[in-house]
Amino acid sequence: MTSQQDVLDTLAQVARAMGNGHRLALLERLAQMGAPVESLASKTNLTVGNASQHLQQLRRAGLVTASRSGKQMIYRLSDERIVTLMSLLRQVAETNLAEMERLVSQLFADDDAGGVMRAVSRDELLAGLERGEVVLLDVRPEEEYAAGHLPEALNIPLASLESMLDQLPRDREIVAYCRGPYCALSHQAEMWLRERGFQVRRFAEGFPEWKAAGLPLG
Amino acid sequence: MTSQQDVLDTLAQVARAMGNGHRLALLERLAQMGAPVESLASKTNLTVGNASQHLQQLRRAGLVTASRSGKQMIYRLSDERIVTLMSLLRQVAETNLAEMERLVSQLFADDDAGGVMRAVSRDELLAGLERGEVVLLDVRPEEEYAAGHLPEALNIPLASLESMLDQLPRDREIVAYCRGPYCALSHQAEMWLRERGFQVRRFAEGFPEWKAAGLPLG
DNA sequence: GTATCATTCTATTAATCAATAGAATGATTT
DNA sequence: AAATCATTCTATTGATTAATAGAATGATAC
Repeated sequence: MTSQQDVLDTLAQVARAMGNGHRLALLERLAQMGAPVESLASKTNLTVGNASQHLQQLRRAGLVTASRSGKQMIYRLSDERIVTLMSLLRQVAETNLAEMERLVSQLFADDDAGGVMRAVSRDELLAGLERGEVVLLDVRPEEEYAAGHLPEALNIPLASLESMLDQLPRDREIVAYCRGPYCALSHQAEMWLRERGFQVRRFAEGFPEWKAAGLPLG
Repeated sequence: MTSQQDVLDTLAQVARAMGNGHRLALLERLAQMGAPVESLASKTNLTVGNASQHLQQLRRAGLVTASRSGKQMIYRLSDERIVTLMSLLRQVAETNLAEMERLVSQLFADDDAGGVMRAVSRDELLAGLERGEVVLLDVRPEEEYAAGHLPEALNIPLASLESMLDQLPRDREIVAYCRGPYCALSHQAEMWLRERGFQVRRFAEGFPEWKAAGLPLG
């Protein structure tokens, strides 16, 4: 006989799979693009064995799928909605946990006191793009850009910014984005470019959230 | 120095708070209405001490708030979005976990082979209400109905159905709802009423989801 | 077939979590 | 101020989880 509690216990398994910082980091990486274990492990500072174990927990919870390609095992998010789930978790945490607010403000604290700009919301960005007032700058590694990016976005990984400055307009606002709300890349890009006189702000979210919202890519 | 990983670890705490079936049951109860510990404990088959501990974990995670009223401590969901978070968790689990699908179909299996009807989706319900084709039936206890309900819904708790049959129309479709997708009340009401010749289906969600979606109450 | 590489499996250990019983606290009633 | 009631705290137990190291597997390359 199945009770409502059995169902809740199963739901709890899924929540528990998300209840570990390393696994959330893996999910965030996977939200950029599918990847093999070793790549995920190095990007999240886990040993390969440990990453493999965590990935299998995510798999048992139905959050990721694995498929073999040669001798590599490629893991992928099993559902776009998992990105939305993480966004909502973030919103709830930011609203209701003082600790969270503290950490986030610290994460984007301007050590060198450059002018901190409020991040651009999705709606603002959509409006700016609509009116052609905004140039999008994707500061993630080429590989991730290649796997999907916002429409018309220019890809200049952070390390290449210096050599590519002439690609960027000085008469339009630049909106930099990266992997998501807690990814530091776009924040660094914003500060670096601002010091050099560009009008630049960062997008409050990232590529995965844009994609999960069903907004146009390319 | 704060790293992205610190933020993810904090997010993981919130997910972990949801990673226990009893705590999800508490959250589901709280989604109906705020309540004191003893009431929550009895409704979820927990000892008072144990329920109190679980509630405090939820509180540390920012998911519930507590306020004293006389000698009782009233717990409440700290955020409407928590209901949405649980809905999304449910959707992800139902889509990606075979085990989940099995449990849910079993939960609503018709032991007595009455015609099983597909549950009414939110959009269908909205359309039916719009056209005045549907009568809403809230089969939750009076207390929960009093704390909030769908617009124009009739409240007949399951136990009172028999004595209140004459209140229900035979010429219009009745849509029964209760606490949420896994709550058995509306399903039982559907079967019982169908056997007596009423046109009746159950709403696929429940009061908390309706409210969290910002739809009109009353 | 042997070597190599990526990944998974298997113990093991330490850390964290869940449930219980009983004592302690805080607010109310007598 | 004593008694009562709802809740929380504390200590204890057993169960689950996380990380590690090393062996085992499965697919390719030589």
